Amino acid sequence: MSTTAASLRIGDVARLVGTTPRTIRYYEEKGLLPAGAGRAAGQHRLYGEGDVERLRELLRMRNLLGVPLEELRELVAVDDERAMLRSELHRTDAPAERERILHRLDALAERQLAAVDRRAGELDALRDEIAARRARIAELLAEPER
Amino acid sequence: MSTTAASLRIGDVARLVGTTPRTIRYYEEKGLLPAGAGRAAGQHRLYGEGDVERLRELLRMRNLLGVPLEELRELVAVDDERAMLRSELHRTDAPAERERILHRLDALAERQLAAVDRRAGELDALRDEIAARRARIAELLAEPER
DNA sequence: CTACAATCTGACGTTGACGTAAGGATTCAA
DNA sequence: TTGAATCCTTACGTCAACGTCAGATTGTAG
Repeated sequence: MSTTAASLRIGDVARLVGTTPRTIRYYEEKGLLPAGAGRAAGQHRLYGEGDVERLRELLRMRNLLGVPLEELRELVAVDDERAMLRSELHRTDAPAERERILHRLDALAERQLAAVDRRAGELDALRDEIAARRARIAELLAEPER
Repeated sequence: MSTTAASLRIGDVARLVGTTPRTIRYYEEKGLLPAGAGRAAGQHRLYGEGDVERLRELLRMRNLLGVPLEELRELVAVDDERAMLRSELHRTDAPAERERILHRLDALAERQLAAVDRRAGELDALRDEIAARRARIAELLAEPER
């Protein structure tokens, strides 16, 4: 049922996303990555393209938002619910049901957007302040007189 | 020579900026805040409005950029040089000197801008992605057919 | 002057996010 | 089947960024 075969090992994945095996195991331990359900203790972990994407998103958000992993987990929990709802959406044709799901999806996206948007706005403000300073300096350089 | 009298104590400052005395001492220890030059060991620290502003900027950048304090120190070192150059700028009328200083100021601002700008751009991209998802959901909600 | 809150300087404790090392098991190519 | 490379689990180590505690000291309202 997976889109891509799970044929990558932890070291490969680590190289692909630019991190270390230890970090991947740690994220699994903390519930940020699925625990690879059908895998007996001692066996090697196997990953697919989807897992790689997931991990990329995690690292990206960690870098951009700088939030603790705990908080990060909640954000991706939103993603998980999104995936669930989307597959649910594909299995139904009932219009009322579809609308209900879509509204829920929208609410989730809105929540995530709010978290990111606020940060982005603040950063933009900071950037603008610095840019304004540069502009003033450029002005002073342009007119050598008082 | 200070714009405002240094009459605030560490607890007051902490409340003003929303942090703790311990953090303020820690930042001083790490060279992010001046060590209050004329103060014998054991005496209470005293702060002015300028110090409060400085600390606010520090916390703001820490939150927005999520960089380690070490890196943060370099960023504010830029601010310090900026302050120095500005006062230098006020003390001279020699056009060549003024131009030299202004160019240096511009270089500093550019460096700071680069650091912030990249982050801001990435965050904007993330925000746009989420916003696009919302837009698609809205579309689906609008047209009940298909 | 006194009482009391706030601050001081060490120094040790804590938490998150991994790094590192040990001893053994798994994979896979040859 | 036999290595060599990689991986497994367990457990201790580390580093930044503070928290917390103790005992002494300082600032200030009454």
